[in-house]
Amino acid sequence: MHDTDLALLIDRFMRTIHFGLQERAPGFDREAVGPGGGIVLMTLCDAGRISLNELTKRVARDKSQMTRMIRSLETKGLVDREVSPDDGRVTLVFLTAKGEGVVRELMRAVAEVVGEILEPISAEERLTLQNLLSRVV
Amino acid sequence: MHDTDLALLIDRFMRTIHFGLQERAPGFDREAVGPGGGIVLMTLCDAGRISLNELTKRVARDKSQMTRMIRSLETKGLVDREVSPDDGRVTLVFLTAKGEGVVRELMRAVAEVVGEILEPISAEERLTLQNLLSRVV
DNA sequence: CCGTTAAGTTGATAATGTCCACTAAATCAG
DNA sequence: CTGATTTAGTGGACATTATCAACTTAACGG
Repeated sequence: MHDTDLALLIDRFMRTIHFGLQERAPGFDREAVGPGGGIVLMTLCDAGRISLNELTKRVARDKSQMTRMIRSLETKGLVDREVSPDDGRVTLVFLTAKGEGVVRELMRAVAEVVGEILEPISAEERLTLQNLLSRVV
Repeated sequence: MHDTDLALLIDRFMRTIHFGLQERAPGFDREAVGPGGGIVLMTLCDAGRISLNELTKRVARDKSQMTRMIRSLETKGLVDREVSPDDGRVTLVFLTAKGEGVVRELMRAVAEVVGEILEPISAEERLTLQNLLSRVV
């Protein structure tokens, strides 16, 4: 097996999660948060209040795209933002109470789907997988 | 660490590969094969001559999208297709000689990028990672 | 045969990605 | 301090990809 196969496996894994969420968790779409928005919300849940720039790096997407995504989530009342007191250029982004509710539901759905996908491997192996992945990204 | 983090890790891994390819392998874009096309070509390289339907399942994408993707690759002379002699409904897709050349270059680039990304983990751990991923998808 | 299913195709539309130019705030050099 | 240079974020324009539904044709099963 080559390293190229790993790329295909990763892509396929991502798509499997995506499809699983679509059919099993339409509720996660209740606020019309697409897959991109979901990733942003979950990242914000992990990170707390961070700058838009840092958020952009974490999810590895384009800044301009992130601007639009945050604005979209903001108009839905899921996130809020404020100018940093330390640096007038940076805007800090964070979840609203409503956003936290949505992200809780979303994470439950994601955990359920990922749990099913991971069924063929043991709990110990899941930890190994997470450990390996967290070290490479 | 929750299962949801795994989803974020997978997404991030995918994006990292994507960015790595963009800056390090503009040659893979020589034939204007986008990321989607690259995945299709590599899958075809692995699978040989398969039906469009099977290809669609392997890369976990929509059939209509796959129709357009294959047509795009066909006009670039990278793949070819023929109606199955066994079943008049299925069309078999396969790489042309030119397509094989492109896919070889592409796979070298992907292997290089993935190799760099996997640098923080050992060779043995890479095998473990591939093994785990191949069992879940 | 005739109804049904499966494989592909097409169209319309939404969502994301990409690239480039631009503004405003901070930083740095002199 | 002042002007040049970076940095964070925004906006526009456009390409790629995704999604969903309607349709055609071929196979299959009674």
